[in-house]
Amino acid sequence: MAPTRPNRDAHATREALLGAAFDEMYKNGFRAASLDAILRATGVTKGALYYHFGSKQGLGYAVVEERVKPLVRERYLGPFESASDPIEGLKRMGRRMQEELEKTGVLLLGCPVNNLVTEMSGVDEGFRSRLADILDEWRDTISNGLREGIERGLVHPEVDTEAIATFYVAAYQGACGFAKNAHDIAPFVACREGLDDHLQSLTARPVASRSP
Amino acid sequence: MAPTRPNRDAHATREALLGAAFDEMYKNGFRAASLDAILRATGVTKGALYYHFGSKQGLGYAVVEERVKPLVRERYLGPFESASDPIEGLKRMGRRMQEELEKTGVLLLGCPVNNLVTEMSGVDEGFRSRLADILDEWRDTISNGLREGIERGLVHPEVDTEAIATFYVAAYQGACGFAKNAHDIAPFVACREGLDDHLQSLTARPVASRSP
DNA sequence: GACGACATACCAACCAGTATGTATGTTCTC
DNA sequence: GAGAACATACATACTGGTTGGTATGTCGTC
Repeated sequence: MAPTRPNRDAHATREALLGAAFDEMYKNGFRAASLDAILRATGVTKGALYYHFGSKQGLGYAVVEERVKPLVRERYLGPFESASDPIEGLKRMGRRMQEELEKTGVLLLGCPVNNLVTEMSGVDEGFRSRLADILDEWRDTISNGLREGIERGLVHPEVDTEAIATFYVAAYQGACGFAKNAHDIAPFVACREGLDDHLQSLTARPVASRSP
Repeated sequence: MAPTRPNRDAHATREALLGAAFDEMYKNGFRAASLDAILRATGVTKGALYYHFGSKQGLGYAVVEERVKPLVRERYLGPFESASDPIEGLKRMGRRMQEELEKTGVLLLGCPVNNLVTEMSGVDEGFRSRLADILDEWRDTISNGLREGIERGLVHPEVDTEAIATFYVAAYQGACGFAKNAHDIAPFVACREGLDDHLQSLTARPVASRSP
């Protein structure tokens, strides 16, 4: 009940609020997220919250920028980029996502990005643009990786890298949603395997060549 | 302001409430849906609403069962089943979905099923099971169509029909979400074309045969 | 006169937001 | 180096509005 944190560390207060707000928004979405719940979780008072973020919307935007975006970068874009070959990188990305979903509780909550996109991007332009940033970066990272793969002779030169990248991001988002609803990771695994299978058609050595 | 409907047609009252509730839930999600807004839209009073549905949750469940489920059946499952060949049926399903997204306003709102799945299936078992019904039926319809296609020599016999069906449903849901966020149908089209391309690998005449 | 189908009025809980107060830290002045 | 002046970082108490839900009353039909 009594706050154990030092009450005068502005940075720590801000970070604590961001953390609790992320949790609350992840569980309940933004609109159903309760500021009082966030304050209860942190032991911070309303005055401090409004001092740091100005409004609930401001807090939401900050969560997207400072928590969700780095999360995607570190968890998915990093591993993809550090792979030796983009096709291996995409497979690794899928496995990484599966690992995440296998953690207890995560399956029920789904993908934070997908959740916020679904809830907010139709009704709040600030959320939409910030989430679009994340999805665009995700897509561009894959697309650039594939283009580099073409240059290095690892990926078939006729591959439309941007279309494939869009396709992969969308498919994984959808797969998360499906698994979330099923309360079962099996649908995700089925999708991931389908995608991994599909990846073979992107390799430089064409299994079947289309007419030129 | 004054209700123009006849006030004594129970069935009509119920249907009007379901319609307005669907619209409100489609726009704002279930939790942010306001009963007062639904009442305002219909000219019905709170007493009538609670007489017919008992609770907001009851109204929500009824919307899923009596509006969302039939919508999916009529809009997507019907056309798929009436196609001469499951691969053609899947292509038609994708085009049908694209037509829908091209209607003004729909792109911003996204897919009603995906919206509710994302919002509710983690926090309300009643919603989850009802939405799972819809997604399962969707998947099974495609899976059965593919299996029949195998029997009729239209689809490659080694195709894992259920996995492919899951993959397709998930990918389309994800594509909707992506396009919704982008405020642009292009990502959906990219995904749809990727999926149509992928469909060629399911045909009975194998372009490349795997090792037996 | 009984029952189905509402209508009206009201309630407690919760919501985001704000006005105001206060303790702490820094900076400037002499 | 002491003390005033000021800004930072909160804390507390409150507000107006909205929420889902309910208790009770009433009208029309069989």
